[in-house]
Amino acid sequence: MKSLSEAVRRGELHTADCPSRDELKHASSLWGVLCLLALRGETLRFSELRRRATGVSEKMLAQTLKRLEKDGLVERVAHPVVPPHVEYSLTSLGQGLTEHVAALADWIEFNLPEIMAARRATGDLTEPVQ
Amino acid sequence: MKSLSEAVRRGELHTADCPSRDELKHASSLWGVLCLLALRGETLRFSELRRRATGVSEKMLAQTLKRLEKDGLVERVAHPVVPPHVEYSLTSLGQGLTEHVAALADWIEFNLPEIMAARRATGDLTEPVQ
DNA sequence: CGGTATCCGTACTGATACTG
DNA sequence: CAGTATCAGTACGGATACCG
Repeated sequence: MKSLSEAVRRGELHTADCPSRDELKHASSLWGVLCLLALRGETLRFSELRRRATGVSEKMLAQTLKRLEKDGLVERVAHPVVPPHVEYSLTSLGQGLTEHVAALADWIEFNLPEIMAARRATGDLTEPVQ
Repeated sequence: MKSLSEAVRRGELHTADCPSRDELKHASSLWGVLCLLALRGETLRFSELRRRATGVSEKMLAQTLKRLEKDGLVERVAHPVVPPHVEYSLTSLGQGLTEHVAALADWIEFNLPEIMAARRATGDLTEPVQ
């Protein structure tokens, strides 16, 4: 099987038979990434998750969790008690993905000084951030 | 310094002193990822890149490349010839990032069957993929 | 507590036209 | 060829309010 990067090279990422791209888009959404990282190694409730992925709105969090659950990356367990209690955790599939996401996130964190330096050197002369 | 995943766990990702998140957002934009993957191991011209990251509009591609260049991940070399000739390639910094992105992309590709199976089992009763 | 429904602004997209 | 500029349509994200 060819790799995704191979597929990119051949321009095969738009066809309907390549759902990798959808999944790539899902996995690379900011909130998706933040949820995965937050759930790494622990089980969290909705509100805890909301605190972890600071800045997420309830709507986006709910939507993101739904998609992650739908993709089999996150498991949702609702306890039918009077104050609702719902717990989210990574499935084994989600754990596998999260390892890669965490590696990427940590790379960014580690190399941030260099990135910031580059940004200062090349960029904002021409244009403000955007 | 602590890792990004650690930071997520402590809910420290919204403060101004944590630009990792911006960078994470950049790096995880679909077009950004596709550009990085396309440039992996080779130098491409604008139009080639456009063909690779199929579906991107000229506007978005230009915008994405600018950001990647500004962050020091992609190098832009313009040859001042009559039919303009511009080449894009990864910087060493960009190569480092792209390795991780590619690892993640390939993981997705490899595990896609399982993801699709999960999606069918849990999800699309409520909503079409979109 | 754990969401859903609604509104609204921004960002993205696609098409087209223009420049060097 | 490699963009930039502009416009109109759409989708996405955020804030608020409300429900079980």
